[in-house]
Amino acid sequence: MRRTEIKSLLQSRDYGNEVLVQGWVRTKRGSKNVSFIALNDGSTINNVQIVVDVDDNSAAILEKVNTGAALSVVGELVESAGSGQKVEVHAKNIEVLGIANPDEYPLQPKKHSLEFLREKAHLRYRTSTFGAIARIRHNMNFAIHKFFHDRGFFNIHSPIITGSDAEGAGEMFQVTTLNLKDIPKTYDGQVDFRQDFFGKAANLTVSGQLEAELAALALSKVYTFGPTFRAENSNTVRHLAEFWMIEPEFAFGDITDDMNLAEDMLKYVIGYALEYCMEDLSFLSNRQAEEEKSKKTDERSMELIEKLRFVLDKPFERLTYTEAIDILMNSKPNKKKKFQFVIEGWGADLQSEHERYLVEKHFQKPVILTDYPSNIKAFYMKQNDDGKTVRAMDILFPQIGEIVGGSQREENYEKLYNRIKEMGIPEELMWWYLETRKFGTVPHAGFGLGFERLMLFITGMSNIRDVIPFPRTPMNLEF
RNA sequence: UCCUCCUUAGCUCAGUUGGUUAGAGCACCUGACUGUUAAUCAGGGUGUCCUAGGUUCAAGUCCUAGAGGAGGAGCCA
Repeated sequence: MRRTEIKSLLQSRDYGNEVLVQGWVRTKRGSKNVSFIALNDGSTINNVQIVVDVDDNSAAILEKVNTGAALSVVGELVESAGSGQKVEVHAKNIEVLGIANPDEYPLQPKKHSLEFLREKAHLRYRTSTFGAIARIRHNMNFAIHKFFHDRGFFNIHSPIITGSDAEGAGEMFQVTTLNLKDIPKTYDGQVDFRQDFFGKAANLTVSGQLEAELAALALSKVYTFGPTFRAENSNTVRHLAEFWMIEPEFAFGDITDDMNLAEDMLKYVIGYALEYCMEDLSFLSNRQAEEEKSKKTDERSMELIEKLRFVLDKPFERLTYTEAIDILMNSKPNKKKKFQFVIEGWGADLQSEHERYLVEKHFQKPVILTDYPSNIKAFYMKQNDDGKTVRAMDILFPQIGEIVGGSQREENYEKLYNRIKEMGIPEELMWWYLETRKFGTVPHAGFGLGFERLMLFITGMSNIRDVIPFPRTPMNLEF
């Protein structure tokens, strides 16, 4: 007999049919004559109710039916006599596939703290919250591929191991097969990487952008969506040492096309979540509302689904860095010196508190900032004619801050070469990148979107460690 | 890396100016209940108060150090 997934079982109205359901027990409750088991198989957030008539035979089995146990149930699909559900399964035979000793099984039919569940990462998939997040994560993953595919972008697998340490996006993890107890040295005492696996120093990638640019300068429209590694000692709710990044890159376009693409993409995936993940979103919305009951009224955030619709409906606010500085200079918190870092003038790097003021207080919607001072941005960004700004664009979201960072790229060989020299980047590592500007260079642009930061926004979760199954952060590699 | 806070039962947490026997809800065990919805009702406490020192007649409570966790900042996606 073939297993019916609970998702389709709950939609079925074929009363009287014999069905096979398999899943894990969420709760068991009941009285002398009848027992009710809430069974979940992960296909949906909803459980199916198994009804068991208690007799000598079933009583022995029911003793082994505790929260967390795995069951295989054959029974009749019936219209529910109770009020909480439309259908239920009247059990004829229950087999306990795997017991879960209640004295040892840590998950209970109650609310656990997210901190506790992080320490039980191997079991937290079995909770409603993490099941919902996992299903949404899959759907967002799929929606991103669909968005780009439908628009003619090709997915590029950029390398995970890189020989370049000039990607310029942060500290890198080293990759080596050298014996760390006996590291070969050169005559002048340096590590002799010629004896290493690749014959040179190797690292995990911090960005697939440079390779994506190479592809875009042949295929016109590409994107990468892969793991990314940063060895920064960051201990925050929005940083991971291993995360997933989406990096589209396209030729024959400029910074405005870049902004349009990013805004379209964010709205597309948010719309996709609203269309296909409503049950999971509703659960997370209730969860968030419950969590925020303890907060003061003015500190509570907007209801999750309302927030998603709100972002979908409004155009993002677009302004230049220079305009943003003007707004911040004239803002109340700046004048009253309420900011920890008071803005003194043009050229200041914007801190989290400034970005949040713009997004959450001043505009109250997502903001795209462009044309930053060149000295606070990466070497590859296109230099403006004013000689002091570059065509960068950052998209700032409420609570999360920077969710997208992108730019039009410098396509002029001389300008790019000079910038590399100025910033002290070893040009021998960048020869292949520079050559693309020598041979058939064209205007092009792209951006990076942190997948987990998108997940934070869509799920309303507040800690990035809860939107990736097995988070890698400093001093944390248990699972 | 810097700053702040937290660590008490399996889980979530309370524990007053230091005071005698360590508290609640849930989970678990026993029983009741003719269909429950995190079922309900009655009974049962299952504890290295994070660890190691110290102050004190007396430490869950105060001090020092360490471990673990969380939040904020920086770096950024």
